[in-house]
Amino acid sequence: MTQITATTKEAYKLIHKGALAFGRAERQGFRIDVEYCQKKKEHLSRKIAHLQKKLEETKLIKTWKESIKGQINTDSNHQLAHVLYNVMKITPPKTTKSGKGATDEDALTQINLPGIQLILQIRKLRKMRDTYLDAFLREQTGGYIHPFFNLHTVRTYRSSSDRPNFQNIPKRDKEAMQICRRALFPRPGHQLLAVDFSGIEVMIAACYHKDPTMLSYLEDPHSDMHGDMAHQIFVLDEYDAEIEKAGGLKKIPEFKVLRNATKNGFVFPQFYGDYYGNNAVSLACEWGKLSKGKWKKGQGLPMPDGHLSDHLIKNGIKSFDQFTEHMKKIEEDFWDRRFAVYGQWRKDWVKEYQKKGFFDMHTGFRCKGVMSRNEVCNYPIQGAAFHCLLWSFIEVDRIMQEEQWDSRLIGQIHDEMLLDVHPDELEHVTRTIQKVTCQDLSKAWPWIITPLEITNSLSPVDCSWGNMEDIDL
DNA sequence: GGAACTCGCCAC
DNA sequence: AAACGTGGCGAGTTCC
Repeated sequence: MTQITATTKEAYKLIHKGALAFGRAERQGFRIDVEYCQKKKEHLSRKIAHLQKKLEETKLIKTWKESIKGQINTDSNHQLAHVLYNVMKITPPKTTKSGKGATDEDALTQINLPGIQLILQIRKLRKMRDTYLDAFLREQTGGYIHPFFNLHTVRTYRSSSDRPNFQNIPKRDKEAMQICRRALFPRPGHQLLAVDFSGIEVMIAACYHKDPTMLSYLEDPHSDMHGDMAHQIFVLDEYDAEIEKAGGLKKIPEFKVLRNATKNGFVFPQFYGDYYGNNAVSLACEWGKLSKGKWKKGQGLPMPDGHLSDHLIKNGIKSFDQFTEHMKKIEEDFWDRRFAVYGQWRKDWVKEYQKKGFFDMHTGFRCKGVMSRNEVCNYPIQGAAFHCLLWSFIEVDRIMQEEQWDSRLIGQIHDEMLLDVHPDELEHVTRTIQKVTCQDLSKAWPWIITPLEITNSLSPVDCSWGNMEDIDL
């Protein structure tokens, strides 16, 4: 097991002060609409029962009943895998870690039998009801939940949260987000304010490797790393005039999708230690909507003048295998040329760890024990990035008490802090946090050589966490 | 009857 | 040579 220790007095203090600041947020709690949770739970239960009834009428369930002794359970993935892969003899689209046929969303979508969609819909609704609304009701007392924030559980010296977990409430799926976050409110007459660091892990990584190309990307607000990578991966040279005219890749909807795919299917996975093989599947199949075989014309995502397959074929990439080869070259170029200093840092950092048996974070924590290459490269970044939030949280908490704010810190999600603010204090609170996060922190920790930026989002007075809107200050 | 496991899925 | 980092948690299942 990896052991982590504070090697500096400052690191030791950070944890102690952090525990106290989190304790105050825990005691404060997050106001919850109990009646809404109960009503929504019943509503979801009715919906689930309805879908269950429809599921009962499918051929899949008929086969299921014939092949299972005793009571069938449509919530059992074990039984589902048996029916699909043993009885119906379908080839599993993918396997689980332990080598059995997978029944996750990705696998089931590829099978796409009548009834499969119903199972997936039921899963989503059950997740909302059982993992979130149920937990809120179970944990609430006096109309408030008091999520815990732990500083002693995570290998990288991040935090975790439980009872209930405040750090995994739905956000990306808009329907699930609304249903779950609609349960949580500021105190009467107050607003919710969320402040998060923009790209903090990339910023902190650069404080270790100091790659000049990366530093200029981070310092120049007009540069666009993901856009440049999308341009290279999808060979967009022929559109240069068009992109120039639009004022950037992001301004053309078709290319914005490719940029997003690049960011989430190549750049970030590469930073975490992924390789071109997985990237190729993610980019071509999941994002690009292309097949794993030879490509035909008119397939995949739309382009300004046709489809993705047309464009790639024209540029000599005619199949998934050729795209994989292409991605191999992109990866080499990424680490050996574009970010050569970053690439060398990773090699040196691992070598140094192998020699010493430990490494130190910028924030004064030492990690020792047996770790993989990816762990050795990721931990110091993930840990120190969270410590930026922790330091800021402690400082905001201190000022909040000293100035006797009515506003309160109520939680934190790794790179974001959440406050329940009085409207009259909003401007002062946001200014204070801006100063703490973007100025004071960098002064306190001179190893931070990248600009730190935050974004704010706000709910209207008396509106729920499902109503956050970005604000400029 | 509870501990420990697998699987799936939510967040950063 | 290998191949995505960190968590919590619910349900089902298996082990003791």
